[in-house]
Amino acid sequence: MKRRYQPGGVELKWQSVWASKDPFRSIPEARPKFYCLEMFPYPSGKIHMGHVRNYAIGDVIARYKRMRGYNVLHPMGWDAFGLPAENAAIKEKAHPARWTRDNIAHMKKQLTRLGLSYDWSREFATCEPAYYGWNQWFFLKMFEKGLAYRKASFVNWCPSCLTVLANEQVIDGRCWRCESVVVQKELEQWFLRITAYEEELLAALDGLSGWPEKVILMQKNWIGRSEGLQIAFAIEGSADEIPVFTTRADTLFGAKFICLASKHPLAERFLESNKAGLEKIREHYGKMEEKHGLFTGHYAINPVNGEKLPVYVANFVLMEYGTGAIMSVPAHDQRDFEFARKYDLPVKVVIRPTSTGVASTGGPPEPERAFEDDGVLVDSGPFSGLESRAARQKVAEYIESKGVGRRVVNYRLRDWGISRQRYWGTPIPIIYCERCGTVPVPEKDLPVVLPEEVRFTGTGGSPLVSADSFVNVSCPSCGGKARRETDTMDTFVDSSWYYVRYCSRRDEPALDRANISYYMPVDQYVGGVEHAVLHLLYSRFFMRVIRDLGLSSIAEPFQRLLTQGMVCMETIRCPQDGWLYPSEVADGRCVKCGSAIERGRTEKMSKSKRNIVDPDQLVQTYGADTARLFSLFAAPPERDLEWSEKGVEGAYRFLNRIFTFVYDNLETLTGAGAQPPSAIAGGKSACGLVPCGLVRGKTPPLVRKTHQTIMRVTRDIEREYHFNTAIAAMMELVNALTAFSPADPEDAWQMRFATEKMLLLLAPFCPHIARELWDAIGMTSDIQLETWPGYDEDAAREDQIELVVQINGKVRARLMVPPGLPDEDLKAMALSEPRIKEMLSAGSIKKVFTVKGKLVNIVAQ
RNA sequence: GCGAGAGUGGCGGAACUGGCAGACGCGCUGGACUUAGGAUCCAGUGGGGAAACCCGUGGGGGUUCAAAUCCCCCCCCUCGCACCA
Repeated sequence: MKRRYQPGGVELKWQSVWASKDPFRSIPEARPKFYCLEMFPYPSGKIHMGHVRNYAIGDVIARYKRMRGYNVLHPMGWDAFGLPAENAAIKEKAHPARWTRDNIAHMKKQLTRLGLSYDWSREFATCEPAYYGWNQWFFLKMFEKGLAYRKASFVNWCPSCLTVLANEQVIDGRCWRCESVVVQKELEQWFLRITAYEEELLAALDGLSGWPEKVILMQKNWIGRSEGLQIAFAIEGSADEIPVFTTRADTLFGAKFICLASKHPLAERFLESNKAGLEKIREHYGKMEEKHGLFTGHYAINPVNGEKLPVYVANFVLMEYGTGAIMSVPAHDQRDFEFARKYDLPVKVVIRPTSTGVASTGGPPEPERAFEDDGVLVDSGPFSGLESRAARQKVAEYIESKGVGRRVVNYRLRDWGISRQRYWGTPIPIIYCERCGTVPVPEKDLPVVLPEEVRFTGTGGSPLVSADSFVNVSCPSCGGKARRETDTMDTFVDSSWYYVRYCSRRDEPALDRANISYYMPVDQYVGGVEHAVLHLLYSRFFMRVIRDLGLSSIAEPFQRLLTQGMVCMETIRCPQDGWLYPSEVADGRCVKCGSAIERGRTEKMSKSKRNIVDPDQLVQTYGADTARLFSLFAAPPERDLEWSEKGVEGAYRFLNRIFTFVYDNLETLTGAGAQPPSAIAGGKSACGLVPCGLVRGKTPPLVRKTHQTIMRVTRDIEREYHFNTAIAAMMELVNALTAFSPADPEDAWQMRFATEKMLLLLAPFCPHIARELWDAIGMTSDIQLETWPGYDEDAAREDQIELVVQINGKVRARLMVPPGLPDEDLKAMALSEPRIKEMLSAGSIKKVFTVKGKLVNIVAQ
């Protein structure tokens, strides 16, 4: 009876074996380690195709490295704190803890069903006190070192949800949840002093050779270092000064006015009599629109020429950057130019383009926009004639010598505000005492456990505020009446050090120095590019804090980073019913109303566009091996992947062909002839089971193809994890294998040889079917504990190569020649080829090029 | 606006340091087996042409014996940042 490939049965069988034997557990040992990590998921309820892709990529790497002999650490867990759990509590009346626990249970089942090789002994959820207690511990340590502090600051506040929103939760100035207009509100907030490491975080980026250039660049821009000059402008008739920051000291003679941020302390003072006017400017603060300004009635003095400059308050000047005040040079800064135009302020040209000869003639033309490039200084007193770059130096020296300023370095990076007015997060371990003030919770009292018995109203902000037994405490230092901090931490704190927690098993103490030094850094991190800045920058910051606490000697947590592309799919719309799920289409028509459907563009899979594939259904229909295979085959990992049902069927067909091939040829594969001929057996070789030596003076073609395939697959994986081409190579081998029929019963061993190698190569990609067929051909070992096959370059070499003969760069003939012939011979063979001779008979040969013994180009005429 | 990446058959994608463009898969065409085929197997498949050949990697120019690949200009798409002084 013919056996059919039924992935469900095969996969469940081996998954239960893996579940009982736990073969993916890692413990520190003498072997070199390899720490492979994928970004842990938020337990939202179900996994999506993005997870499937992410975890399939990571799993192939983990399994491959295991076969290469590494002690692989491949853990998984749950990024379990966050707002959706709280929303569910309000909407569905399920407690966030229960909602999260249920989701984790379900998603863990889904991951297991994909056959992912995790070490579950290290699993944790960040919402467990045993985990988040360490968030609190880190906070206390940072508090001690002055790296955690409290200050008032402006935050995004949703007046309807009554909570702070992270910047990324504000979309076009509105709340992502309820679409209310977000307002700026001043609140006392806890901050982590990431800026203490800004210089190091920036400098170390250049050493991250295993990271995508794109991510490094995004972090550089985010840190935003810029060198410049801080200049103090005196105020006429006042002892006050206005320090400004500029990167364009060369334009100082062109300064025509000064602008203060609307929140600048001097703005407040200068406009005491016109609070309404100031308030108007503040309403437009930081908004990308028309510029608004208000004259303060005061003048500043330009230190280089004594010129009187009116002082304005302007909406476009940010308090958070530099000094909160700028010198405005309308001729050479587009923003200042627009402002000057609107308020009829003078524009003075002090920089002329170097390249144009126009500069010398006539008076200054009235410019239409600011000239922002470097050039040559004009009308700049002693600095006239200097080139911008040199002028910046000279002006800086002059300003410093006069004692009215100094060179400074400015950063865009701000300290990390971690306070959230939410329930489902890590309580900040701080107590406010009426007598002692701000008191940290003593380490021995950690963790400060989040109380479960709270009321979710959906309107009153954090339920912690009204949890009396949580809030009312006695002061740890004086024992008096005190209140607990009710804000919780940003959930990015949780994910900033989870990779360190994995270094110790669940039942071991966290932050074990020996475990950390054995496993860290993460050798390969895999995740979405959406975390390019926040999560990855916070983690780099935390790792440095961990280092400075003496827990580790390394600073960079992630040696190599792979940012996988998005999973995309075609969108389908019905003119009547809007976006349609793929299942709502039959014969190009909407199943609801029968209208012809419209095919839209291919976009990232999303529920709202309904262009999604359910992983459960996919696995149900085709099996996990097919789901993994297609995810890896359709595109290289860093690129976007276009999902296609037809493509999935192709992957399924491939596995079917392998399956039927093995069972159809079981007798040949396991019979007496499957043993390698004794004449060639016995020696040692790169490919292990069978020596790669010659058979009757030749390498049999199938054996050669096998060696070539091992070589290609190995190189494709090693070189940037190009799984798509690795899989293509395996498909070629399978094609050769199914086309092979042993002419002689003695040749059966070749089939056996190729089959074994093929299964070993397939094992990291499709572990279930590989294991099943390994078993079927009589192997008793566990394929995933086998060694990755080696190859022999000599055995992989073709014994005939195709020599391409070109005339003037165009292919005119191909001939088969033995490899390794000297160029002279190749040239002679090419020239004596009848076809070539004939074509050359009319003209004369100018030159002949030979390339790597495989191509001859004859330049003629 | 600034920065980064991409543009290759009907489609997803290959092509290591410049050296045969289109591997592999999907789709399509023809055939075989079949009561049947949306299963499986075999063959073909960039475009034009009967053929010799010609044309082809977003468009235009250039370097070179030779360009998808290197240089210049332009177009388009995707992503990131966006009044950062």
